[in-house]
Formats: sequence, structure tokens, C-alpha cells
Amino acid sequence: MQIDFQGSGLQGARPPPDADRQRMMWINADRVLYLGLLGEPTVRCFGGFSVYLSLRGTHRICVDGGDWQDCAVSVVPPYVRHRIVSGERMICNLLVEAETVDVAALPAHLRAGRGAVDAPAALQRMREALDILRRADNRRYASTAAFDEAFFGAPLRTRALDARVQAVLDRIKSDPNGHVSAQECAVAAHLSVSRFLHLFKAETGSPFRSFRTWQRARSLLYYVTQSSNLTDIALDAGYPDSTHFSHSIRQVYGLTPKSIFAGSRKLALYASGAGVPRLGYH
DNA sequence: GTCCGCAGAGAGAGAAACAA
DNA sequence: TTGTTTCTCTCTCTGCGGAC
Repeated sequence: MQIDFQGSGLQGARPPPDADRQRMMWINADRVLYLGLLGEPTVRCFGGFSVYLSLRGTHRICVDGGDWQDCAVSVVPPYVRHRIVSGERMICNLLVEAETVDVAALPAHLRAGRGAVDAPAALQRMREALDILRRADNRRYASTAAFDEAFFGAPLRTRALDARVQAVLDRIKSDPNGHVSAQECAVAAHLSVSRFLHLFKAETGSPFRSFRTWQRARSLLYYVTQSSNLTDIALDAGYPDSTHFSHSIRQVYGLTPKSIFAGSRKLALYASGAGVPRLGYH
């Protein structure tokens, strides 16, 4: 396969293959790229468009209680429960935050995908982008647009949102582990709580609480390489105690926090841009 | 079209108990 | 001591009718 490093969007990309540095995660406020162990998750439910990509073979996926499907690439819409198993230990998972994109303008396989996807060209592009990334010296994308360019062929068009809702989104995403209530947001938006909740759902496509829960669970990804105990990490991530932490994380990722951290020990983490939570223990 | 308020249903948060 | 499970209560979601 011919790999073109020009225009890949990678900062300082060059091709030194190194099998020991394969497990990695790149994350910013709008996108996540995870390349690592899948484990044995039960039902999971992410708040963004989720793309699973097998590295060589295939995986099996079951979306919203439907039939199991065998495929190399699959897509799960935001807030849809699904299960996944793979014959390979490693898997690639891309996450596109739903509120950051104009759904109508998404590539067809993302927009309409629900489980296995038959999109050979998209599969080849994503595998090539992944290959470039795995060979790169500095695995950071300069921007969300550069990430989109690499994996989807072009920057994904952003969604135009109501300014009041956008302000709330910015507030939550800039500090996902801070607790902000619907009432506070409604006051800030100069709306009643009822009206705010309706408007939020209409604009973003997801309920306020679901979005807040997802953002908090998502912020866990910034901590997965830390070696502190889970209680400290739960508090840092904005959970009142390890009870909620364990419960919420299992609902989102289908794995216990313990197994997530165990599987992330050798993971190289590349975080950038807004949304990186404040680190530091209580 | 935008906004408000009500009410029933359901999910999330908090407390306690249990297991390793 | 740490992490997980279970149970109960509170808060949020959502559909609806109505006012402006």
C-alpha cells in the first residue's frame, strides 16, 4: 500500500514502524480515536457517532438488541445501545461527537450506518489513515478538521446551533467534570427550565442529562493511563463517589472502571485542545 | 413560531451493604 | 481498603395544552 504522508494533518509525521507503540488514543473535545484492547464489554452506549474498525479481520456487532452482524467496519448512532465482540485483541474505535456535526451532511456510511456497514472505499481510507498514524513519530492531529480529512476524506460540516444552547455546550465541554444543573443553564439562557430542556433536545438531538452524563463519562478517557486509585479518579472526574463512577462507567463503556484501567496500562495518550479536564487529586 | 407550566414516567444520584 | 452491587429518593425527560 502506498502511503502519502503529505497532507495527513499529522504534526511531524514520518514513517518509523514500531510494533511496540501500537496501543494509543488521540482525543480532543470533538473526536476520539482509540486503538487498543477491546476486552469483553457488555452493553455499551456512547454519546457520539461510533465507528468500529477491525485492523485485519472482522468483528461482530449487535445494535439495540437486533441481530448480530459480522463486518470489518460498523457504525453506531449516538446514544444507541450496542454490543461488540472481536476475534482480534485490538480494535480501532472512532468517536464523532454528535453535536459537533451537521448530520444531514455526514458521509453516507456515517449518516445511515446502524451496525455493519458496506463501504469499501471508506474502510480503505480509514485503514490507511490509521496506518499513517501508527507509523508517525508525533501522533497528534493539528485540528479536528485534519482528523476528519484523514479518516473521512474531508472536514465534517459543523452544526449551526442556537447561541444559548451553544453557550451551554461550551460550558459543559470546557469543564465536563463540574456539576451544572438544568436550572443553572436555563437561568443563564434566560429561559424556563422546561423551555431550556426542550430547546436543548431540539438543537442537539440528545436530552440534557444524557449529554451531561456522556461528557462526564467521556472525560474519564483523559485519566485512563493514570495509576491512582479509582476513588480519587472518580472524584476528579466529577462523580460524587465511586458508586456512581462504577455504575455510570459500566453503563457507557460496558466495562468496569477497573478493567478499563487494567487494559489501558500501556496505552499512549495524546490529548489536545479544549475539553482537557483539570487534573489533580482531592 | 416561541415560550411557559403541568404531570407521569424513567434515569441518575446518594446511602448502605457486600465482596475481594 | 477498595471496588461493586442493590435499593430508594430526587431530578430530569417528554408529551401536551395554552398564552403571546
